Amino acid sequence: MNILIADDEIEMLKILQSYFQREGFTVFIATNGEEALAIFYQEQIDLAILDWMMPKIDGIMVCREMKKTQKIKVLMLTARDADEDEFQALSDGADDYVNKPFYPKVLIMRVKKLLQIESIQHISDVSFDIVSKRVWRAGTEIELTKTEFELLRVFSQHRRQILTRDQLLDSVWGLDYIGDPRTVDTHIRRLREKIGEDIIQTHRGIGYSTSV
Amino acid sequence: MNILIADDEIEMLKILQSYFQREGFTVFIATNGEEALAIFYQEQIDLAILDWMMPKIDGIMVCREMKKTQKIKVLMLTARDADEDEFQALSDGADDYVNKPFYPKVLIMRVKKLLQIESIQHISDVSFDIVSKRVWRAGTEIELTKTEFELLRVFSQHRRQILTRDQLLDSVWGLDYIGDPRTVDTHIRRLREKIGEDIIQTHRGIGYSTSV
DNA sequence: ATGTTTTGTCAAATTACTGTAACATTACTG
DNA sequence: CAGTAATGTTACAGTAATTTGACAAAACAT
Repeated sequence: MNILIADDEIEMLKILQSYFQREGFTVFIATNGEEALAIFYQEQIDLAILDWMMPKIDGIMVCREMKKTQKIKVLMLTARDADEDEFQALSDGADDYVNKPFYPKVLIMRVKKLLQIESIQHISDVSFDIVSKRVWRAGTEIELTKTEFELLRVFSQHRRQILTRDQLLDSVWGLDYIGDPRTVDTHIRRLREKIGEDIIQTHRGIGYSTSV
Repeated sequence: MNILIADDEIEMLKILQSYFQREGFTVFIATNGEEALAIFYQEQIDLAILDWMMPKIDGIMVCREMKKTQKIKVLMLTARDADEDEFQALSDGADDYVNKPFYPKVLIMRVKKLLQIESIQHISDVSFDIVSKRVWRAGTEIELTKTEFELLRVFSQHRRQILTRDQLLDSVWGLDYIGDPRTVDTHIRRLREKIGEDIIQTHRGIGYSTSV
């Protein structure tokens, strides 16, 4: 999981970075809003921790910009006495906020909580955990192969969107993969067999989609 | 989805083209405003990315012209320091703008966002999503075949305009298609059966149109 | 190395879609 | 109001796309 921390106090940054790294996160840091956005655009960030007060572009603006372009979790750091701002921060799309000063442990817990929401996904009666890569159907665990899991993941990430065979090849097999697009059919079939026939819909001449 | 990119820097065009093609868009490119308009009139463009500064006809003019005649999304590319122009660009009908220089990824995300907003169209009690290719009638989803969907799309794009069978053959079946124009009738029939009889009107001796 | 699982490809079987033609119906014309 | 022209409707055969099953190669684990 990639997280981005933006704060103008270098000391704070360093401390948080080492804390989060110890927890297995990949950490990017920025000392102002502009830098934060630059990193955000270049990397695949799952969650951003943004300080409210930052030089150049402040936390709200950065948050707004991030939310505008991509699915990302944002956790705001606010000054202790900023009560009405809290509401604003949330209403502007921040997913959670933590008052300064805070215990790093608390922050880590909050972050984990936010990311956990994302880690288990549900499609109809099928659930799967992106982190542990386990899959359940109607409560009982089932086994998917690597490709089947990836397929399911991609479908889940684009619910109800029709994905062409080529799109699926690109995102599951990789952009550089060269092979028969019909291979996708076979894997869809195998996946359907395991998770149920109704979850993945065929759209003749176009591709496949989830039905929910 | 067809998008048109207009910019006077060929290098930039090529790069953007390949980026967008990889995302599944059909990309048309133009190196000046005149060319952009020519393509716009010939093709069915869903979104145009226009550079602010272009030879012959500039981005604003092109945007104004496009918005005048057809439903299309416009995204402007502006120079970094052009602040007051930003407002102008928006007030003149551009749907979004991105400052140069930018990350291709940002542009792609913005484009996708723009198209998503407009991607759902409504004709009477029928709604359809151009991106996900799903169709609803009075709220419940219905299934259209590829040709039926294309027909609906063309009608929706030319509301209340009478389209001859030949025009429909051209835009749905392709310019090079050779076949009985009465084939259109059959498909209209099938489409009417699914979306309701009243949406497509017959104009004896001329063709068909939407009633709304 | 050996057995097992996974994977990609192919081809037959199946299914859905399409275009045409033939007939029915409707609207227009004089 | 009959005749004509255009459109509506239906059925069907041909076609196109997908599903399915089988197989061999590759990857993996033991």
